Amino acid sequence: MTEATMRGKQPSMADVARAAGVSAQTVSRTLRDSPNVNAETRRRVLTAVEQLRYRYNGAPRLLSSGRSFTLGLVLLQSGGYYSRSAVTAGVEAAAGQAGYSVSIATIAELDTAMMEKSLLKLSDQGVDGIVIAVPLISVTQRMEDITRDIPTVTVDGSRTTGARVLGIDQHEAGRMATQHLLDSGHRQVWHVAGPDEWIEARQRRQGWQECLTAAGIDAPPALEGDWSPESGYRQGQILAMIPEVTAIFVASDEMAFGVIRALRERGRSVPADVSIVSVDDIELAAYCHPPLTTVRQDFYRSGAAAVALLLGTEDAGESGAQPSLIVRESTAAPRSR
Amino acid sequence: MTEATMRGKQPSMADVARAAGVSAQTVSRTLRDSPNVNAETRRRVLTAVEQLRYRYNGAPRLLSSGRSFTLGLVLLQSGGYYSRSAVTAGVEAAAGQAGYSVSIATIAELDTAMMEKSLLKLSDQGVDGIVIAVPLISVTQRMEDITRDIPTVTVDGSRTTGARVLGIDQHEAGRMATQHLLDSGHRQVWHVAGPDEWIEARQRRQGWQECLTAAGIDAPPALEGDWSPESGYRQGQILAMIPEVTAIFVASDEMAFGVIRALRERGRSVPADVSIVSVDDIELAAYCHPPLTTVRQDFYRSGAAAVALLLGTEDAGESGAQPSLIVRESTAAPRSR
DNA sequence: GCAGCCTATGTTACCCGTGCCATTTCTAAC
DNA sequence: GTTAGAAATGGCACGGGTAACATAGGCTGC
Repeated sequence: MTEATMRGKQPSMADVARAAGVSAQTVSRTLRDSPNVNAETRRRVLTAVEQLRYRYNGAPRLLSSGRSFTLGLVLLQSGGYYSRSAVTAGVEAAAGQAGYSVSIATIAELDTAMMEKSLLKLSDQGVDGIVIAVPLISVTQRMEDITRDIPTVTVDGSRTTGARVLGIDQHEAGRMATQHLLDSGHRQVWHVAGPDEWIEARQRRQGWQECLTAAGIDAPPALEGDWSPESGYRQGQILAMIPEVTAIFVASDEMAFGVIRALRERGRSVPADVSIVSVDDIELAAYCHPPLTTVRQDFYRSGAAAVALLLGTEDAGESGAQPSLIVRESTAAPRSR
Repeated sequence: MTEATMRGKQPSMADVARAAGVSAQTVSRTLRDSPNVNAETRRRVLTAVEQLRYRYNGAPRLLSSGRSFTLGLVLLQSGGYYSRSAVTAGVEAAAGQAGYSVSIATIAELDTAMMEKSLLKLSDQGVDGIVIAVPLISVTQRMEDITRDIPTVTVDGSRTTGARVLGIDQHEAGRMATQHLLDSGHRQVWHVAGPDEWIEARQRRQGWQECLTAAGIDAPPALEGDWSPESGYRQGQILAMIPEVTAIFVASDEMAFGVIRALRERGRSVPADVSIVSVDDIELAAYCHPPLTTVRQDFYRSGAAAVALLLGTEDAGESGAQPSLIVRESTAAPRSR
C-alpha cells in the first residue's frame, strides 16, 4: 500500500532499504557482495529485494562513474556463421565472468560507413570497450575518432592506431594447409582466397605463397571469393577448366563446399582428380562428401582472449590457440601420370 | 585549457553552455530542435558543440525514465549456427530501428538451470524486454518469476504463462516436406526429428505425422537427434539398415548432412535409393552433394517480428513468413521394383 | 581504562540531461 | 500608455546507485 507499490514504477534501492530497515548504501553493498555486511542484515536485504521484486538499474552508475560494465561486439551479419557464433560465445563467456554484459551491433555489409554507424551506436550506449569481430583493413579517420576514448580490440584484424589487435596465426594456417598438399605429392597448389579486405584472408594467402616459395614453386595467381559457398562455386568453375589443377587450398570451409560442387559438375572428382584443403573445421566439414581436410581454429578462445585483452585480465600472451590440421578425405596423392 | 579540456572526460552540456555563453537548458533545447530558440543562439551553440566535440549522453535520460532501452537476447551456444545468426541479425536490426540496443546471453546447453541463470543475468542488467531464441518447452516456476515483470517473447517456443510466443508455422513445414516425398511416389516417409524439448521439432513431427495419416499411411516410429550433424549420422546408420526405407524427412539441414553420410557409407545412394527432405535451407544446402531439397524459413524475419511483438510496434499479425519448399537433388521417385 | 583498529552502517554529494516554473524582453492590440 | 500574450532564456530539482567520508560499536593488547 506504499506509494512505490501503487505506482507502476520499479522499486529503487531506497525502497528496498526502507523495507529492510537499513540505508540504501547497505543495500548497494549487499547486492555487490561487499565484504563488510552482517549476515543477518544481508538476509533481511535479500528478503526485501525478493518481496519488492527489485531490479538493478545500471543507469545511475553509468551516469556517475561513466562505466557501464557493458562491452560492445561488432559482427558482420552474413557469412562465416560458424566462426561468428563461436567468437560471440567466447566473448560473452569471458565478459560474463568479469561481470560485463555484451551488447551487439551487427553490420549488414563490410563497409566503412556502416562500421562507423555501429561504432557510434555502441559509443552512444556508453560501452566500456569494443570487440570488433569484423576484420576490416581500411580504417577511416572517423572510426579512429570514435574509438579514441574507448578501448578497442579487433579480432584478427588490423587497425592503424590505438586499438589492439588479437592475431590468430592465420599465416600458419595457410602454411600448414599448403604444406600438407605438397607432402601428399602435389607439385603445385592453387588458392581460393577470402576478400582482400580481411586480414585473415591476406594472412592465409601469404602463408600459402611463402610455403610454395620455400618449396621452390612459383605460386599461381590466387582467386578471390567473399567467404560464401556461392563465391567458391564461381571460382571452382574457373579452376575446373584448368587441367593441371590437382590441389587447391581454399580459405574457408564454406567456400570449399562451393569449389567441390563446381569441380564435380565439371566431372572432376575430389580427391581423385583434385585435392582440397580448407580452413575452419565447421561442424559440417566432417559430414559432407567427401569429408573435408581442414585447418581447425579455436574461435571461442579467440573471443575470450579478445575480452581478456580488453579488460587487461589476460593471464599471459599465449592467448591465441594454435591451428591444427584435421586430415579427412578431401585430399589424396595426385593421380600418377 | 579549461578543466574539461584537460581531463580525459567527455564534455557535458554544461561545458558547451559555458563555451556558447548560454545555459545548459538552452543547449538541450537546441539539440532537441525545440521551437523557441533564437537562430543566432542556435548557431553559437552548434559551433560550441562542434568545437568541444560534444557527444550526447543518454544515461541521464535513462535514469529519469527508468528504462534502459536495451533488449536481452537468449541464445544457445551450439548448433543451428545459421538460424541463430539470422535471428540475431533480425532482432538487432528491428531493435536498432526502435532505438533499442541488444544485450546477449548465451547458454552452453539446453538446460533449465542455465536458462534461469541467463534470464536472471539479463534481468539484473535491467533490460526492457527479452527475446528467447531457445525454444525450451519445460519452463520452471523460477523462470516465470523472473520474467513476470519483463515482457518476454519466445521465438518458436512455448511458455506456459505471460510470455508471448511467436510461432513460425513449423507444422506446415513438416507437412510440405512429407507431402513432397509422397508426391514423388514414395509409399512411406521416415523421420529424424529434433529434440522433443523444442517445440519446432515437435511441430515438424506433427506435420509429418498428420500428413501421413491423411494419406492413409501408418507413420513409422520417429528417430530423434539433437540438431547436430553427428546425431543425424547416428540415426542415419540405423535407417541405413532398414531396407524398406526409401524416403526420410529430416528436421534440419545440418542433421540431413549426417544422415546422408551414414547412408552413403552403407552403400545407399541419395537420391537413387533414398530421398531426403529437410528444413532450414542453410547456405550450404545448395552446395553439398547432393544439393538438399529443403523447406526454407525466414529466420531474420522471425527475429524482427519478435522484437515488434515485444515493443508493440508490429504492423500486423502476419509477421511470420510462410515456409517454402526448395526442390533440389536429394529427392527422386523411388526405384521401381 | 584507554589507545588503536576493525567492522558495520549511515550521510552526503555527485554524475548530467530535462521537466517545470520563473523571469525577462519584445510585440500586438485596445 | 497600458495590458495580454508570446518568445527566449535561465534556475532548480529530480532520478538512483555509489564513492568518499563520518560515525558508532566492539575487540585486542598493555
